[in-house]
Amino acid sequence: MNDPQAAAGKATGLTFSNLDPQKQRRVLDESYREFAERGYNQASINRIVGRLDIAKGSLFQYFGSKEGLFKHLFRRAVDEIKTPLRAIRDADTAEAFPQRLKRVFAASAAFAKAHPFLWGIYRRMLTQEDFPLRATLLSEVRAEALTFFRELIELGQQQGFVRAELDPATAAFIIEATLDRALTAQDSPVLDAGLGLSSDPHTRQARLDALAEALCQGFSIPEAHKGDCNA
Amino acid sequence: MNDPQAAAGKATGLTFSNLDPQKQRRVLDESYREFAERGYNQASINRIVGRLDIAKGSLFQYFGSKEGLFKHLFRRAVDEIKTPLRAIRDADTAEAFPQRLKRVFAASAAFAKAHPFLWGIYRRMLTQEDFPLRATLLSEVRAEALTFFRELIELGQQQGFVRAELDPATAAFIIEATLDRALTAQDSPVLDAGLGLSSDPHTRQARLDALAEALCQGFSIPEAHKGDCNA
DNA sequence: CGCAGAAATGACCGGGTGGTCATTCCTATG
DNA sequence: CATAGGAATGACCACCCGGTCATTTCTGCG
Repeated sequence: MNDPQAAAGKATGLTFSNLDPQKQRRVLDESYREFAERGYNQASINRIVGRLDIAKGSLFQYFGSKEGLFKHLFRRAVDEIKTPLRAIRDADTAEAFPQRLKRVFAASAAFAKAHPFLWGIYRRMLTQEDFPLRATLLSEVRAEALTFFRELIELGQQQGFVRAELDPATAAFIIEATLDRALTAQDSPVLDAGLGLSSDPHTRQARLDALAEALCQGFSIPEAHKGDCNA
Repeated sequence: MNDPQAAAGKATGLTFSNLDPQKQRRVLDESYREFAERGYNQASINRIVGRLDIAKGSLFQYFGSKEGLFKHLFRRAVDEIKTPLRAIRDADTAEAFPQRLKRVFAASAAFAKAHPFLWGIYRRMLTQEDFPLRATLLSEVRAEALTFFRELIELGQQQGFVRAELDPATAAFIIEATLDRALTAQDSPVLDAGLGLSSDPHTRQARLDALAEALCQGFSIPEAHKGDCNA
């Protein structure tokens, strides 16, 4: 009769997937938006069902709880996103360090612009401790990002572009911090502080390039590759 | 009779300042802590008065509203903090660029550790749009920080330590981003990602130095000052 | 048509929130 | 001691929250 195990978990497990796919999308999109705009705690189930014009009970029948909804949403998003992100990462592996760095910067910025809700949730997760799955997900994502940048630096060192005495982990940290800040600034004028990252796409692109260039020149072996960074 | 203007504003204006200074401190400290730990929206007046063991009505008599309390708190904190921060900034102006950069990194980290509540609120403000005064305060603070780093770079260029073709604004952005990330990581293991910034003070200090060094070497004129950065 | 099972509904619940205010308490002064 | 005025109180308010569930509506099949 009573099954305490089932309290937080599957609920029905089927209802939602039986729905008209178009309705599924609408529900997912609207919930997404709410979490991205308000964060986990400030997000309101009432507001979501209000905008969707469905009964509150339905949402709970689909996902069991607020946390269930969020987890479903996020797991799905992460899966959907993994492929394109890996594509960015693994593109042009053979390319020289400076070009690759710039490309990664540009692609990341484009990605953040293209998936504002996912990016919004990620950004909120970074500084708002109360998200479900925060620890798990964040350490996964960040570890992957830092590993990627570290490998990029190491490859640059093998190619002879990057100074050999530079600690890859330290450099990766700096790159990641700069990129993250730049992406954050591009949709938040307050953080931009006059650099121009949040203005029109043209200037934004230029500023982003300048950042990648400055980093690249900073890490480069000066005598060997003068001027290679602004190719 | 009715004065809509007075709704959000001064309330009594005097009650709180008439209080026993010791009680004033207790009230301020506890409120501080609540906002720092939970952010503005999640902070609870009920919890504050509960911990202080005073009546809820009293808090509202002192500050008029939750927003009033927060504003009072923050204005006061900013004032209290300005002096020591300027001191860090203006110390050893004559010192060479690498040493100055390291010193600023170390001092900032120490400051964040020494004022965890203020630092917590600032960090939350960066990514949680719903704080009162957010726009005003944030742009003020960030502008000041970026200006400081820009001037530091420019001075470094005059001293001949920093490459002349480096754009000061871009470099300042990178420095600020790195420093901010490092300070954030030092009390949040999830963000550290194996670098060691959130472990014991010794390693933390070493990692922080490594970051400053890497930045410094990146910006330096290579031939002229080899090795100057790890003085 | 009848009917079964899935899906949808929204009134309702307990609890927490920021905020109010009539009342009581405290203390300093005449 | 009486009293005036500031300080303290906590019951109370309207509102919103996440969550429940008995009931109704829909839909497809025999």
